[in-house]
Amino acid sequence: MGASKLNIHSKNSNDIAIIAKVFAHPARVSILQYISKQESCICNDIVDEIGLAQPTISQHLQVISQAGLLKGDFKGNSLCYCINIERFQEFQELFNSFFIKLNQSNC
Amino acid sequence: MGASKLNIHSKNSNDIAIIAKVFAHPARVSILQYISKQESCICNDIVDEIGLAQPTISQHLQVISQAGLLKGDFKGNSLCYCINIERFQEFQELFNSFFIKLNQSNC
DNA sequence: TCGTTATATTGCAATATTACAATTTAAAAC
DNA sequence: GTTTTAAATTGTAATATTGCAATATAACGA
Repeated sequence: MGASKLNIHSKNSNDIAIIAKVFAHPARVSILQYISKQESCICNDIVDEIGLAQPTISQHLQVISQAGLLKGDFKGNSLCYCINIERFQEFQELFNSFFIKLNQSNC
Repeated sequence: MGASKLNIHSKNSNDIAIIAKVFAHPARVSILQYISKQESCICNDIVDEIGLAQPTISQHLQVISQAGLLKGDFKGNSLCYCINIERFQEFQELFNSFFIKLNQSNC
């Protein structure tokens, strides 16, 4: 009973699910799109842009960050968040191979 | 206060999040991978394959189905679930355009 | 040093998701 | 018609997620 019976699934399925979870909230999608548009940006800009409270944005940024998708200078009172392109491309490849497999379906 | 402040986000962000949610649970990833391997399959096979109870699988199938990703003959006591390739390719395209945009990030 | 500014952390409430037992539905087989 | 079989629905418990107010931290500038 209850949630999260994740250990019964394959590593591949878990990997894909973990990636998908990052994109599974519109705030995080918007945050990623916004960061990718800027050369550098500070969290306060994001708060204005997205329309959620600062702690909420910070929480979403943590989820994105823990997935390894952010890099930059995390010190100072004006942080530069950037997308970790290498990690992001890993995501993209894993997802694409998943997509390719599913496209072979014939019914 | 509380959850789901989804209306403040752009349609594009919401669309991507809705798609990602389908893939955001390893059971659903496994179910999709399993279905794509078969020409036709019945839910009971899926239950054996994934290792979750029948109502849980049924619930996950509903999530996948509501996203428009399933088609097939839903009548009879031996259902044929197949992946709706057209819808799936829509998903893929939306996701890829999202990926492409993010890849333009320079830091 | 003291205030200012930017972000993180904590605590908590509201809501959503995941899971399954029990039950129901519905078609096929007899 | 009755039994069997496959899947959906219902009800409920456990857990996860989302959101924010309040507070803490930490760097910078005066």
